Amino acid sequence: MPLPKTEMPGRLQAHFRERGIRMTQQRRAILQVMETASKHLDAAQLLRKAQKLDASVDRSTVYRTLQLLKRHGLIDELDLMHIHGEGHYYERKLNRDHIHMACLRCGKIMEFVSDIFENLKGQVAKDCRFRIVVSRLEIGGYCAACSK
Amino acid sequence: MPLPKTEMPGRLQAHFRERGIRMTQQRRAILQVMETASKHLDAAQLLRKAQKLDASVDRSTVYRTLQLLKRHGLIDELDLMHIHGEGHYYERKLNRDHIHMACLRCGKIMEFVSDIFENLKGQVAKDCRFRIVVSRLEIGGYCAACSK
DNA sequence: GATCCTGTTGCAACTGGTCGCAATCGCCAT
DNA sequence: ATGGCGATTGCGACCAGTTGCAACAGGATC
Repeated sequence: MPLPKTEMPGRLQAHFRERGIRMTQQRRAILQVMETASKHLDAAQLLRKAQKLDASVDRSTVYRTLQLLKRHGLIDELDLMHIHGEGHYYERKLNRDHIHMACLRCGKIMEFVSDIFENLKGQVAKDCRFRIVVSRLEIGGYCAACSK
Repeated sequence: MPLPKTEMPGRLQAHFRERGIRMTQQRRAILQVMETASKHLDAAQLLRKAQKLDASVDRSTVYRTLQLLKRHGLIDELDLMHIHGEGHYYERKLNRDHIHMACLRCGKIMEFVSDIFENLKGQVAKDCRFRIVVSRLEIGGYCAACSK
């Protein structure tokens, strides 16, 4: 009996195979890093980690693979309100969309899941007749500790 | 009897003066462009328009002024789901936050105001004890015309 | 296993955005 | 109106992300 697919390690690779996307050494390295990483990797970190698995991985391959993953809805892209400059961060898309909150003072990132968010998306889809593929809600402000 | 301040032309300049932020020739040019522009300017367009008013305006001054405006909550920064590359777009903050929807096929940008969005922010603020300064909800998908 | 075709890669050149520094300019006090 | 000081600017060098192109490698077919 197979494990549930949604959280199986190697899920990204499997996804590629199912959809007939060519698997290469470089992609294998990059996907492996994405799958085992804790959250919120930026592109430079991803490159460094992937190069440890396959030294030939190039910067542009990382970016191209990230775009591929984005297009297939397998990862989300965040900028965390640009607290740390212009860079972007990536995380595997999980079952449920979540909101990211970034504290403008201490830089802490928090996540939050809300039914109201789901309702809101439903309203947008219905009222605007818009078929939603990806959504991103980021909030900047002050966390409980910092707003004293 | 003065006009209501919130939508008076020159409002950004006035805001600077009130807060004691130094006003320079370059900033005057940039603010004037922001105030008279239609929405969703990117940094390069802003630079070109500002240079028509003051040829000495430099790229980095534009970026620094944008950061200043962001910090003071006078403009919002968007990336419109990166439909057109990495660039960012800026618009004056209006009275009411609005959602941006970007069609992944035709590139059209739509805006939407929702009470549910306000409720959602209220929930985040209350449940997470988070003091919200700025928020951004961007949705990518297919508009009514393109999803046929 | 060899061949072929197409998708993918590395590279180098480019655009978009940031930063440190010396020179300059607003603005306040006089 | 002048002087002085700190904030702001332009510049050049840098980091982040993209693109065009020639070489290369999956993987389907024989």
